[in-house]
Amino acid sequence: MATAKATAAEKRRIILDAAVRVFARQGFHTCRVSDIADEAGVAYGLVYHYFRSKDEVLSTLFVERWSVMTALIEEVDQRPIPAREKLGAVASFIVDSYQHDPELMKVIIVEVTRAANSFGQTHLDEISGAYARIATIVEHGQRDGEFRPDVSPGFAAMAFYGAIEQVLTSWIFDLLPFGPAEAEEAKTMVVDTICGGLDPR
Amino acid sequence: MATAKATAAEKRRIILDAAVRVFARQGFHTCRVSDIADEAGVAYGLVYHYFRSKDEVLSTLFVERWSVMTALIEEVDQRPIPAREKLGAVASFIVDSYQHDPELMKVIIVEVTRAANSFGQTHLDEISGAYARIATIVEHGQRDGEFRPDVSPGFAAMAFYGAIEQVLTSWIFDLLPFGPAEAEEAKTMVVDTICGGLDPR
DNA sequence: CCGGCGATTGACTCGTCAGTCAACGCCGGG
DNA sequence: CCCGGCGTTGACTGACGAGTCAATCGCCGG
Repeated sequence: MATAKATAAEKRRIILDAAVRVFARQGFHTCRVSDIADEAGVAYGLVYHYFRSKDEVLSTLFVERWSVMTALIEEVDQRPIPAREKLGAVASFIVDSYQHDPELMKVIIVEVTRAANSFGQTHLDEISGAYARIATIVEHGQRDGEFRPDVSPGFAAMAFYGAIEQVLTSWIFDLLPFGPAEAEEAKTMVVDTICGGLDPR
Repeated sequence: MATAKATAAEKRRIILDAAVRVFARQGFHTCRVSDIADEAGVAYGLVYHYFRSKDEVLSTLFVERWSVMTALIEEVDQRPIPAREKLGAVASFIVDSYQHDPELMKVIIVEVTRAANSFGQTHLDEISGAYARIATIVEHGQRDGEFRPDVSPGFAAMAFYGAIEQVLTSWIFDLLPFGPAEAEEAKTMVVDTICGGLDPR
């Protein structure tokens, strides 16, 4: 029984991992459910044994990862460090995530975050929740006199997140070269750039 | 004959304008070609008299607008003004475009620019061309000693464009309030923020 | 060794649209 | 007044793919 349940959870995982590869390669809308099943090496119908719909597969992948990021942002804000370093930690986490699993990040960014009209619509709350937490970091930075008080935290959060996401997107679509060196450069660049504009004069 | 041709061009325009409204309201993938025809008040088949496919309708809208922006960026770079003001002019143009025709900008951003996996794929060259021109502005700023020389122009361009696009996206999906005041705030904020980080110390 | 139940299979159904096409009407010229 | 062609119509087709379901498999407890 325990073995069976473990196997069941593993099968589910196998399907999810296969879905990441297929979504990354072909895109969510363009791929067929049978592509996921083939990639996972299971029968078509089994996908529907573990998930209610094709949407739910993508949904699961997104929620799994996004909740980790949201939690991290919140935790980072609690640390007793300068706001600038907090943003640095968030930027590092996102860039590291891409280094660790580019395909998963591609799927989340391209199919969910940047697709707010189609699929992302259903997760707008979670997405904007993360933005709001970044805004909170900025707000705390302003409260503590580390950032200029006259910039709207909401705008700053969007600029910060947008800058990172666009850099990842440019890697995803080979518009900029990617490697460990570029990853490190990006981390410091984004933080320097955004914080440089937020620093009090 | 002249009248007839004018009418033909007008009909084409009517269909394009209707398509903007439909794409903005329902999204490109979710809407039917018959929705466009209905919105335009013409028969289904007429859409195919003026356009080869549903894709070509969106393509036309995108190219019409994007080419204007690309040309503007290039022209701005020729002006004898500080690099910071050049970026300001670009930011203003984009924000003004949104103020002037939010539906069209929504379609271009949501369905093309941010959909590089599906539709945007076919226009990657045009999209990245605009990024490259922004990078050139940064490069010239560095050459003239107005910007720090140690930031990759490609990265800076992505951060700059990404910041603006994310702000527009947040307006599009009601994550941040939008109005004339916010539009002005956004222009100066984005430029201050990005340039603040690019300014030599 | 047997009965039963959850896991697994994949052929099939069913709805949805993009794109086609044959027919029609309006207008201008002969 | 008739003819020809372009602009226009909308019913139809063909392809495609998500989701269903009845049948089969294989493991486990009795």
